[in-house]
Amino acid sequence: MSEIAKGSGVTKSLIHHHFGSKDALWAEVKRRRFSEYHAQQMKLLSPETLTPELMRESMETYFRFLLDNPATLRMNAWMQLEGDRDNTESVIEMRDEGIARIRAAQEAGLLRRDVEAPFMLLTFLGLVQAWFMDPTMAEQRDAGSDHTAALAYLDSAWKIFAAGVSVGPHDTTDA
Amino acid sequence: MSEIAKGSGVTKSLIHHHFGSKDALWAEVKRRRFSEYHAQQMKLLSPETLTPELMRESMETYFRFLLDNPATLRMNAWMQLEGDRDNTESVIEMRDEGIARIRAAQEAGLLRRDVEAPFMLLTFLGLVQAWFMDPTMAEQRDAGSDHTAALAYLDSAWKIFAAGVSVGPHDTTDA
DNA sequence: CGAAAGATTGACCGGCCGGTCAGTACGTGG
DNA sequence: CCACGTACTGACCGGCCGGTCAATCTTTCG
Repeated sequence: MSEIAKGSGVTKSLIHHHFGSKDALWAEVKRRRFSEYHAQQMKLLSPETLTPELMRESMETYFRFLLDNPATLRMNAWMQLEGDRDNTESVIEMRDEGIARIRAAQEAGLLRRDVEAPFMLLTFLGLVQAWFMDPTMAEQRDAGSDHTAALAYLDSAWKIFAAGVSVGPHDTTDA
Repeated sequence: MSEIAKGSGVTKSLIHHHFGSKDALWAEVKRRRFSEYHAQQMKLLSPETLTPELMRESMETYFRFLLDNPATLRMNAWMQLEGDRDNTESVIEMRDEGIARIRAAQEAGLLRRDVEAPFMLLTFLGLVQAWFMDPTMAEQRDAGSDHTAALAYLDSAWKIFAAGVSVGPHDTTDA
């Protein structure tokens, strides 16, 4: 608190006066950050037909958002560690939207049908987030704006995802 | 500290006497947990030839380890949030081992060559960890030992990964 | 202008928390 | 048995941290 106050050039008391309590301040920060995140995600999932090109674009948009908003990334990780249930509705809304889009693409024959849509969504998210979970990348991530390595990873992740979810001669029995 | 003491049935002073400080206790916890993790990972990467069956088995072993050791999972997430650099050497060792195995498989023609090995490792890890990052799964994850949904996810993730990294008619130029 | 409402401050408080310390119980070797 | 090292305890401390409060400065508006 004192630190935040000093950093903001105001007094602790003022912060308290304005927000009520530390928890309330924290909740407000979460609310704001999360609404950005939510908006960006829902924009990704605008109701166009999900073509491979759009999926690639979605992946890149999401990836770049995380690159550009490390604080949001941190906050989400933190909230999950703490078991924070605020914003749960928004999370579910985003999730359901993504699942619906994937299902539609499956029915249109654009994505393999032998993987359940919720799981496919998880793999999509996991592939993007994988970059940010690698501890060995932490330094170069935090430092500066050179995202060449990151974008090279994104390219690889997309290649694997695209090949992984395409309909094709999979030896698994289809649903 | 008081809580840990009460939980362990000893006094705060004894803990301090034994470990020196709170940080030292924490470091010890990290050391022990991490060594389990490290051992399990290195066992995964024993120097057998990396066949698809072995990769599937590796994925499942890793996945089950995370299922069975949620505390380790939490600790890793925490350490990354805090930027904790302890155990960095071990992380790098595990990473390099995995990369070497993937490279060998690429050279043996078992994995596509147009994705760099470090990135392929990240996708592998990301796909497994994706399950544990989904906030909507948190409740059922924490509760009880019913892992059927988890194993169903694993199956899906493997399908996508297997199809994604296999050599085949990819339209991308190969390296 | 002048009063009411709001912004902003500094001084202060009480509890928590990591840590210290003097002292006690206990086991073990001479 | 005794001396000594070691496990172990309870009481206490000092700083931090979230929070309160009375007082002052600023703005707004009748």
